[in-house]
Amino acid sequence: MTAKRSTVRATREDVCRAVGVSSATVSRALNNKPGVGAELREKVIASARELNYVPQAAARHLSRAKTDTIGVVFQDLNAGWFMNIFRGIMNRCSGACHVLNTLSTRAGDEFELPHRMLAERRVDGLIWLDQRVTPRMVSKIKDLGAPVVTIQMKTGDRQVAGVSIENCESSAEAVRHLLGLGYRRPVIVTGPRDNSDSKQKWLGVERALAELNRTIPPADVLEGHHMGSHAVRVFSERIKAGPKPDAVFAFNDEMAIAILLWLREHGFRVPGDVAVVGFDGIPESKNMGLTTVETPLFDCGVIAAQLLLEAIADPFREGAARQVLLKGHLCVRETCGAHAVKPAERTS
Amino acid sequence: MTAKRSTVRATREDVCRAVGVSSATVSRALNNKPGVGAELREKVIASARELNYVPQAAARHLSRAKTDTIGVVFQDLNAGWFMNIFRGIMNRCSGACHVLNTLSTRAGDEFELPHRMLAERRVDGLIWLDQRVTPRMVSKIKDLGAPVVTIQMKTGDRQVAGVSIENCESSAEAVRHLLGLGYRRPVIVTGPRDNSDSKQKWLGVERALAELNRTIPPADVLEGHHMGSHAVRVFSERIKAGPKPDAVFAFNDEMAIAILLWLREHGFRVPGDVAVVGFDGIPESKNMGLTTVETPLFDCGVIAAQLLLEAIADPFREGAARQVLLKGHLCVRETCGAHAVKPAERTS
DNA sequence: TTGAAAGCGCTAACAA
DNA sequence: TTGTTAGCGCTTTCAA
Repeated sequence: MTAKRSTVRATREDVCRAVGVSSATVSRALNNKPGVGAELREKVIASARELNYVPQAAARHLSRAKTDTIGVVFQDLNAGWFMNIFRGIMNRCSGACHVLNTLSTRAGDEFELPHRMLAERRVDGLIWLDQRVTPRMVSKIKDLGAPVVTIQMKTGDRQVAGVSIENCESSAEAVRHLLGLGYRRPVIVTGPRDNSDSKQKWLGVERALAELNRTIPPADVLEGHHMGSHAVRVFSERIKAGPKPDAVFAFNDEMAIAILLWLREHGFRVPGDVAVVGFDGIPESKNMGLTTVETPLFDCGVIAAQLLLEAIADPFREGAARQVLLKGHLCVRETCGAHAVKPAERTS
Repeated sequence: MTAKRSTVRATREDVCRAVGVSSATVSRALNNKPGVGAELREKVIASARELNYVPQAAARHLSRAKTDTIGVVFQDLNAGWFMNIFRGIMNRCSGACHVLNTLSTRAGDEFELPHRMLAERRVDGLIWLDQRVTPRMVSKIKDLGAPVVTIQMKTGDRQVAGVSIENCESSAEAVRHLLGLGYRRPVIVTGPRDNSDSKQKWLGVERALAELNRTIPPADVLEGHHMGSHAVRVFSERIKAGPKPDAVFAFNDEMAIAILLWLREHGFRVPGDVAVVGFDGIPESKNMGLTTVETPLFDCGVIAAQLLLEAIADPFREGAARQVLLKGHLCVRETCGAHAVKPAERTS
């Protein structure tokens, strides 16, 4: 009744023989292309199943000049940040395409790896996430002719699609919140001076200050490196040097949490003595009760994948190089003191 | 002097013409194969560079029957667990091969996706991470003839390479520590009853109890689902129902942290009233000061990739299907009370 | 509706 | 050392 079920892979030739048709017909049947009789198609599909035949990807790629694969280039495998974007990407791609993943941590790789992926035609397009990238790199990659979607990257190139988290207004919101709660002497821990995200966040700080007619002394603006350990160093120095601040706004959660832990370790109550607000909304922020600006990283990934798939499907479509900006929103938790009992009511 | 730098991709034909050699020579030169004069090789390489020529992956795959790509199949994108293994894998693969990533969250995918990856010959081998997998699936995948390395998976098949975290002794160590600190009434929050990791951890619990001639009443053994929310539910019910425990050992950090937060929220001091110990060593555990069994997930990824690359390089090598077991180690932090000041010395 | 045959771009065996 | 050529396994015209 049933033909022998081979555990080894059958070749396409086997299917042709079994059904008594040509390779072209098998191709048409298996790829759901028109030009095959309905019953014949059924027979081919059944036979392929039976014989355990699966077409080889490499041969299809070569012939179709398409890989059904997108590349994802990450600068870094930082748990909080990366994971959520990645989840978004995988979520959108699942069932739609494969995902070839690459890490461009080392200097030099930031250009080399995405370039090779595309030049070797391993992928039909790229999601590119790297802060170190220059307009010149972007332009060279663009010349490869494959669609690219950047994430959180200032390419300065309106022809390259990009999705980013909005920094300025989100940051302003955090500052408004802090000042609105009555804090008088907030310290700001920024990112690196030349980091564009950080610059935008600072613009937001200035905007909020201007609205409320306030200023911050330069000594209360500390340059961080987006890393907890460094943030603690500059912050603790500031504490020792100057008048006690009553709040901190750090430009990312990693720094905020490190400072939060340092404060508690050194006998400061948070938010009682010093309020802390972060930026990003990494998973840890929830456990720590950190008030922070939650950024829609998952959506970021979904949308990037969506834009890329659209561009691959039709490179000339309207708005193939769209720029998407996603707003963060303030997530009020414990460390800003908005929910806190008043000092007098505290159990010492 | 310099030939015109084309921004568009050149074909191999261009290189052949430019240097005045055949396609075979270009192939040999570019792939570092013997049989080309040194200066000619230089000229080919220079010309390829100049013309911006990059060989196409698909054609190489087809011709060599090799993809220089490994597949990684994950059941889920859980931040703590997954990330570290993934980092280990990427770390080892960087420069050695590409990584095709797939998520097999949906039921049915756990077999379908790895099977397709291999059957379509998209990858030369697979790192497979999925708890739902059955011996039958393993055997069918094995029949595809490509090397597979499983992570934390009980295949029951000594012919399939695997790397796992040792659960039993690591778990025993945690219990010994807790009992050694003098806790009298520990509650155990296990994983799902049919989960093999959980079973092994339980064996460790029993081992430690036996050594110390102790027992735990059945009511103090709670079945968790490895999820924080569920763990909190069963634990809080246990608190209301029975005599107050003085310690909790949860079979993963997610549950431990959820319980820890719940305890503090409900006025229990940790470790003053109830000590908490977890298992895994996810990043959050550090911030929470959670005493836990740290598992070498990063190494797990590195070793899995290493085993796979070896097996791909030489499928018949000695020990191509090696089983590697990595021991966890107890990381003592605050929540177990080992470092705690005595109750009398506490500031209320 | 079906088949024959020409590529897709590369590698490797065989000749020179 | 170098070139010629036959595949690798698929898709896709073009004919029948």
